[in-house]
Amino acid sequence: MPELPEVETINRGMKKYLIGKVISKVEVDWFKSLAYDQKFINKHLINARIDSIDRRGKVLIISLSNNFNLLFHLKMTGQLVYKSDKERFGAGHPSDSLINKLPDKSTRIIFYFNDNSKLFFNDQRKFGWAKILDQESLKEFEYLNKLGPEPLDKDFSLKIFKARLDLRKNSKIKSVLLDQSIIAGLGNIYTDESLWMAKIHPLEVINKLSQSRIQKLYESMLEVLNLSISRGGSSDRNYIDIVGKKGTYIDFANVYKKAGMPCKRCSTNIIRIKVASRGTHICPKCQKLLK
DNA sequence: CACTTGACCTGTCCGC
DNA sequence: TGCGGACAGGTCAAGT
Repeated sequence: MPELPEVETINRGMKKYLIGKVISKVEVDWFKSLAYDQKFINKHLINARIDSIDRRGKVLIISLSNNFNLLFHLKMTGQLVYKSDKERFGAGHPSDSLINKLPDKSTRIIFYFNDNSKLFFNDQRKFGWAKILDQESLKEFEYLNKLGPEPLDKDFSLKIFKARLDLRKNSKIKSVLLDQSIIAGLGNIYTDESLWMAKIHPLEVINKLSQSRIQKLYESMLEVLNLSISRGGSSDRNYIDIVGKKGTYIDFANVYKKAGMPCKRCSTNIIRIKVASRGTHICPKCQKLLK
């Protein structure tokens, strides 16, 4: 599931609800989601307080008072949902059916806090993971070390964007945008949306793109990511935020999952093709391969 | 080096 | 209704 805007939405929600909480118990229902023995988990998580929370690419990093860190990658179907015993959502609340039914059959880990609130890690497809890393292992953590820059950082200029793309100038643009080591955080939805907005075919080789096309892509990418964050992300299937709410960006999508619908610019029907073995949505008229 | 495929998993949807 | 296949927001390893 989650790409940058969804993970960022969860990051903000977790900051709001979880800072200062002390973990009192951890239950793991699927070993691979938190692949440590229970003794290790208890030793490093129980009585630890949540000091700060951050996002890097699609990963969430929770810093604990004991100098350990709890990391999450939600992959396709991961959810992190907070449930407080005090603030029950009443009937009719959009979150009601989701939250009050937890834990459910996709719950893989439950974190209990000392005020009786809980954090559920749900993951239908079991691809996601959580990790417990001390400061040293965090610094050496391959996944994070390989990540490219954050596209929404203030320092992430057009110049840097061009330099990142130049690292793979003989490759096709969509594969490169999906490569987390080039730029961190884009996934299938936001690459398709950004490329449509910039009128670039996903199979275009980077070398062939003009400077102005690349600038347009840079601006489109930032616009799409910022809009999505402001809408709480995309709930195409099962993405929900920390309190169980869906994101509404998908209502603004121009191509993603829009095959057969008219392009908003030229009315040509959007089509679905395969790129890097991912379903890819384009307007065949607006996004033509360059000669 | 660039690119594809299969693996990791569960669930839903569509056509027959 | 049942069954098989395609497909799903991500990443990694292995093969061409």
